Amino acid sequence: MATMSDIAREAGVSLSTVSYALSGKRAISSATRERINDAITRLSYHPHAGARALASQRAGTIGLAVPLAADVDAHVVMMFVRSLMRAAHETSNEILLIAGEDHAATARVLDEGKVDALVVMDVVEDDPRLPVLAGARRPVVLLGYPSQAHGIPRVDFDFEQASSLAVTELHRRGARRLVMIGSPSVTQTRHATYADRATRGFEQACEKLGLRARHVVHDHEVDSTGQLIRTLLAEERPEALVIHNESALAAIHRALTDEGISMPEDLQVVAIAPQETVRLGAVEYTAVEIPVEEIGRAAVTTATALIEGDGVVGDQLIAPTLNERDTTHRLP
Amino acid sequence: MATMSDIAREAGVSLSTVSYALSGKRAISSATRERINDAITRLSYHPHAGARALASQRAGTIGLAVPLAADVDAHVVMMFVRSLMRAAHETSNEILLIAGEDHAATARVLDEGKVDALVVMDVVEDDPRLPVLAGARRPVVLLGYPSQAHGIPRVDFDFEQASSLAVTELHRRGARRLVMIGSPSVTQTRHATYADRATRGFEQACEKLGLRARHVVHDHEVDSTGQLIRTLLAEERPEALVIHNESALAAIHRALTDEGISMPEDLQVVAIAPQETVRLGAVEYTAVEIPVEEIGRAAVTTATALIEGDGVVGDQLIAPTLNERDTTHRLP
DNA sequence: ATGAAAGCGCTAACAG
DNA sequence: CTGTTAGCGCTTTCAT
Repeated sequence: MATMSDIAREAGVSLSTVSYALSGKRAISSATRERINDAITRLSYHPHAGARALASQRAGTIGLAVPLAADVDAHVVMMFVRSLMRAAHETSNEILLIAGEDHAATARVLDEGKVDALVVMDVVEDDPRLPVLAGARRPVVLLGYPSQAHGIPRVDFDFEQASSLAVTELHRRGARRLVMIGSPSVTQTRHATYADRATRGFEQACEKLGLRARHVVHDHEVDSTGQLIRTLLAEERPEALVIHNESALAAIHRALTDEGISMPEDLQVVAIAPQETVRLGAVEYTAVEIPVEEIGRAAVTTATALIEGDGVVGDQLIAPTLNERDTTHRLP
Repeated sequence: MATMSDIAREAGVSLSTVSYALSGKRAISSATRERINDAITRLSYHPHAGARALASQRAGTIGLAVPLAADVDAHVVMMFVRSLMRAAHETSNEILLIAGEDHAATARVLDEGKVDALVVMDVVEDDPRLPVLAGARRPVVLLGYPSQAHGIPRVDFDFEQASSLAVTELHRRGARRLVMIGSPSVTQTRHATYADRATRGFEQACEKLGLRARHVVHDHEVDSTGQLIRTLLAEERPEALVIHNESALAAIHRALTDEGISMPEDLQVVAIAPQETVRLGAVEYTAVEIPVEEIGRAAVTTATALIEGDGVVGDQLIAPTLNERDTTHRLP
């Protein structure tokens, strides 16, 4: 395997010149640059990642603690992974996967400098990882918004405002009896910050508007969605639904169709979900769309800023917007 | 940050003694070992991954080229990622994610020694990556079974035998009119090796048994599953279904239920899918189960064997077995 | 615009 | 059972 000094010799220049030519950290005459590039091609040289990491104290890698638990929708996780990869790629970083559940491994990759920074997905309230990660020698970014972050920067979609917005907008469209179908019960029990915050936003908005806040949990893998919908329709007679449960969306859609419900006439519905998941067959749900791409990018940007040592980096709560589609009344 | 020589000084031993104590590559008296461990704790020492990688020429990382395309079921991908992480963990390796679509980045991490080996998911026939990867200086393992592998070791579930087995077993149970519902059309068009091989196994087994091989492609995101099932039932009057399409399984199940089909009386069904995906509500499908955990483990085992330089490693086709559940007749 | 040289923190001979 | 030492391949001061 060709090394940098092989290139230096082949190009008839010094080692450091090659290094600088590659990093672009100082001016190189186009003549030498060309000879170096030729040599690189001829010897098919590739810089050694380990050597670079040692000398520069940069791994060129960002760790991502991904949730592997079954209650987290795999599709949504993959969307985040994809967005983080894209963002990392743009700053020529790679993503090192870490099992979110493996607390020890998570701390280790940081301590050993195997990653320059760590992004933690699926943070829960009082997450046991946080106190440890707060003391790490390398930057950590939370993809989530726990109320107690131990000084670790948080990046997230504003789920509280999101469901609050859904309520307000449904109210403006005449709906008075609202029901929210939230995350699976395990997710709620773990107190995933997005679940907690979405629920809170719903309840607070309802209260402010003097509405009764009816919040149901639905495990569509276990429970019959049809049954849930029938019961709900019969007992609550809701005028609107707020759905924050990607993995149940399709099943709910199906159940509503089966019941002969037409939207928005019989029922208005707002989904809180990534854009890619809100079109079901012919209908596109009105949604407060989770901007996965933007969130991922923000997390990576925060991480790289921290890596570069750009001082203190604040929290980032991405504001929600409502996208009116087929399942709500048009406002004049 | 404490380094190894800090530990050596603190423990009053030489640098190499610390190194050997940590690697376990030579005997250390328990007295010294203890002093070293104390020092490590006291200074909270962590070996530097980059330095180790440079000196040992081992990154301690396995690359995984994951498919990010939308037609690949995210849930199944996550299952594979999880299984590879687990297997890698057992050999104290981490997983570096690479966008399967990013051909250049895939080659680069290998060339730069950022990973010790690469596992490629979602291989297609005549995969353009293979000629390049075949010439890489580090081992590559295919999670897939293209007919032309360019000398790269292949590891996969035997999808050909799997659907063939499904046919044979359905035939033994009296079914004569069979229909196979295969992967989404994009997957077929790309010629993902698992799709191609599953289809071929179905067709060959049918031919051997003198059955008409009816194979349909179904994009449940786009097409109406209900419509497909109704048409199928009306036109083909199948006695059995072979389903190889994880993302459509739930919708198909629902459609069958809606049509009032009872299994196995009206229709026998065999799914080719991971075990976790074949229970839908109260019914558990008879299935040729894709042993995700085993496949992932085999891939990592092959990769580590190659990393260790354990000579030539052969292909590995994992044999299918049928798990009789609720949707086929019991054989005497 | 280019060189020389000193590390980065570890591994693994080689030498007892 | 322990120590000495020479790198691994790069980055980055200093010099010029």
